[in-house]
Amino acid sequence: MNGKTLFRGSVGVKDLREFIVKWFKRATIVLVGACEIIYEGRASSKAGKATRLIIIKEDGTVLVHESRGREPINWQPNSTITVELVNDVMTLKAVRLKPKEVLKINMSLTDEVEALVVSLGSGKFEISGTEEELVEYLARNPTLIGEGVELVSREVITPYGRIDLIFRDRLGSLILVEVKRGVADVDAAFQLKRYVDYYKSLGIDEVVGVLVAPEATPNARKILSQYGFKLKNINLSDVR
Amino acid sequence: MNGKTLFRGSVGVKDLREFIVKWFKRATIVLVGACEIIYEGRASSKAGKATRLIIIKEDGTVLVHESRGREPINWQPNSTITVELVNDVMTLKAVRLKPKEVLKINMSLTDEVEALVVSLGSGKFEISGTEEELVEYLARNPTLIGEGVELVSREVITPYGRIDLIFRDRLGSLILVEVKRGVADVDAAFQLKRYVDYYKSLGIDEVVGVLVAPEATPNARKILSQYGFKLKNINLSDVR
DNA sequence: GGATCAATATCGAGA
DNA sequence: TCTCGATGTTGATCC
Repeated sequence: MNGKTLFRGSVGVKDLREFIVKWFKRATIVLVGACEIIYEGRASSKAGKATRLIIIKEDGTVLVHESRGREPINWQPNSTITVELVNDVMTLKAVRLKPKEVLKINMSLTDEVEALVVSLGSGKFEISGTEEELVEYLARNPTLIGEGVELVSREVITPYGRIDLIFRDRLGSLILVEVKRGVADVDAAFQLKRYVDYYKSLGIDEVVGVLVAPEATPNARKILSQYGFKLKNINLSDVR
Repeated sequence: MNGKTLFRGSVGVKDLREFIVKWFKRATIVLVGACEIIYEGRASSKAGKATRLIIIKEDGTVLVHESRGREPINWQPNSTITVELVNDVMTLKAVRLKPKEVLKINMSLTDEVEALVVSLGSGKFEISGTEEELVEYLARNPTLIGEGVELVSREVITPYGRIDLIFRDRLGSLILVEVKRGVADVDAAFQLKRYVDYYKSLGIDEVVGVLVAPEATPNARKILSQYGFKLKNINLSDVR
């Protein structure tokens, strides 16, 4: 934890090139000003002139926010940044090579921007309630899947995808388990089907499919019962 | 397009409650200061004390950023915000009801924060190069799928998922098309399989599966050939 | 309001 | 590097 304000104030766009060069990679630059934005890459977009919030992080991440929503209207993660002047317009160019993408932010030389340069810290961050946790819990408590059930393996990679958990029941049948931390949808049900199909294609017929999730959508339940798979309603709050 | 700076400066945390109440929903509030963050909802997280960038948008969106990465470490879209004082700690509480989630940002009363209050504008925004565009293009140019092919329908909803496009070839067979604007993976290949299976389950056997994408992963290609599906390499740049 | 799916998704883990 | 799947995914659309 540290953090310090390195600059706070208004900057003329004509001085912005030098300003950005000075602070880029040394701190997080926050700008507020009128700009026009052009993006070309996997897709392309054009944002007409308006006042927006621009964040340039130390790792080259650029975010452009408007007044609403969690998502930036434009962005560029982990980019190389250059600033150039062409015909009375300052252009901040953020380039990424993989995928090849270019984000251009244009500002008029006659305008001003509000600028804030700060050194941001980084604290300890702990998260709980992920799918991984639920998988871990099931691995340690196989009886949640069924009586006399034993863990065989975890995160098994196949050409059909990665199987979260594999157990074996008392009769020797394999139990393939797909885990979802939220509502399971048709996609989750078919993911399970894929894995069961794969094992059957290997000539292993004694295979059972189980979907573990707090709940499932109607279509997902339909598909599960259609293929003879079981839904185990297990919630993350049961774990915690 | 408008935009104006309404406040710029340092604010003592003891005055921050009044400050936030004053500006919230009237403008976008940008804060930089030491904070500890607690989140409880679908999952839960705790971020230790560090200097972070906090954005409070007019619609109640709260974003907390550190010095790296496109993603905020914590957030709350579209929330109700309250500010309270407990034991020399100011807590900004952002609550969302669906799903039920609470984000708490704690700050010490003895600290100061850098604050910037701005009115952000909103400009015209146009984007091109989406999957929808590619679907549209194929619908208008069925010969890209094959000679003598005719469009039957678009975005067909089934219990197995939504089929992007359905064509009919000269022999009367249905052609089910799944479209991906980027690299198609195993999931895309199996999505197609689902749709074909569904039509066969309806007793319609003359069904062909086609995946349209600029490229596909090796496993995806393997699955496609295994089920006798075709990959049509079509790129969005061909469209534009 | 629920279900389904795209996204410039981003991000991280594993081979 | 590529592939694959999770995400507190968010956001939009369609029923």
